[in-house]
Amino acid sequence: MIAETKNRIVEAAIETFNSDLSAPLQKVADRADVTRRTLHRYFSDREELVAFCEHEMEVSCKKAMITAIKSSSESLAQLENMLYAGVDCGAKYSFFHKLHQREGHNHSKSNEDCVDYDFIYKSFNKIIKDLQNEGIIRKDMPISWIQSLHTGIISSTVNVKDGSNLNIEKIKEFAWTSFLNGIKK
Amino acid sequence: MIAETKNRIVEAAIETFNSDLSAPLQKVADRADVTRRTLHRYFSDREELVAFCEHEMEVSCKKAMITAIKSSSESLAQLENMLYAGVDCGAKYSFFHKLHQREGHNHSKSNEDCVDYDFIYKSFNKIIKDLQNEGIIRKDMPISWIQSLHTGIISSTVNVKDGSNLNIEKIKEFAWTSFLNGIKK
DNA sequence: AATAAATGTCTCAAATATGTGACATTTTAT
DNA sequence: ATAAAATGTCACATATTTGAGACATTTATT
Repeated sequence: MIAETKNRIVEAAIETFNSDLSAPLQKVADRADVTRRTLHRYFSDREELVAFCEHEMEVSCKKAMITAIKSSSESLAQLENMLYAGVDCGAKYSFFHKLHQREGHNHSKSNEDCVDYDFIYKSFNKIIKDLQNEGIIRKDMPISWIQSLHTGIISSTVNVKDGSNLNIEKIKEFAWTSFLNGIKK
Repeated sequence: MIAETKNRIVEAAIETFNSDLSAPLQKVADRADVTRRTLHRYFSDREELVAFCEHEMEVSCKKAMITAIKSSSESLAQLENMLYAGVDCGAKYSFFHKLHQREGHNHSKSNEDCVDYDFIYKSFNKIIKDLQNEGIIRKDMPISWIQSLHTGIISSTVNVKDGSNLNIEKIKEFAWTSFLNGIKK
């Protein structure tokens, strides 16, 4: 199927570029189990592929995060679901973050993708502040640390998921337990 | 100074390759503030540079970790110092891990570097098991998760260190607090 | 100041990566 | 079973990266 193949290429590209941005397209093609020629039928050049990946990540992560936020009116449940959403997005989520924090990135209000990023970022901050005010989360930890811990635990979880035979749902529980205990009062 | 330049190239290479293994050598040279020609005077080709980086990471991380382990006879203090050691090693530590876990890597007892990696890995496992038996750390979390959380928190800490104005010693304390509370009973 | 050591500049050949045309083979849909 | 769509194979031109020689310039040492 055409959409299926395109999707596989994009997934392979995100996983590959996440740890190796300059990787030759042959590596992406191999990972997607297609020929380099086929890859070029979907994306005329590297730039187009990267751009599509970025957009795909934005859309996908934004959707998952917003679903997580709207899943409940309880801050704690929202936070938990945001963690799971990050894990489910896998490599997309770390690459998504990298792109918005890398040196060359010009973060601006006018860039539509940055608006989404800001929305998620601000929602996260609000949730943390609320939980701090409710006396659930420690007030001595800066939000920047909690934010960083959140993404760090997400990538840990994704790594374990890919490299061990543990049950994914169990790992997610451990991740949430470790994260919450790591920041709660 | 010659040793100084070589060192700068290696540090630049580690930082660059950590997030972009296939990055052109020009990027490494730029980051090290030397010409590509100079880089090639120290390392005849890419392979040699990567090999030297690997060795440098092994030596450096191994040294820091062993110092941490020998810093105390208390398991808890050892664990704490291993976390700080990882943070101090920075990009070296994450790259060090990546190299030993990547697909192509043929991990063998005969490879001297792998022996060191195994030593650290086994020491870490022993510390965790001891703390579990002492009733300090939860027994329901698999060591693979704890191991992964450890490296995840180290990279979170390195990220915050590079991207915020928070005091590094304070961040390290938060990291240790979050890590310990995340796994303790 | 003279010398040696280190680095930079410019150049170039070889290797690798990129993008595409032409056509064969396989897969999918009718 | 056939036509259409998708993918693979091979070939090729172009672009980029790589590694090194020759010599100029800068930096350190005495």
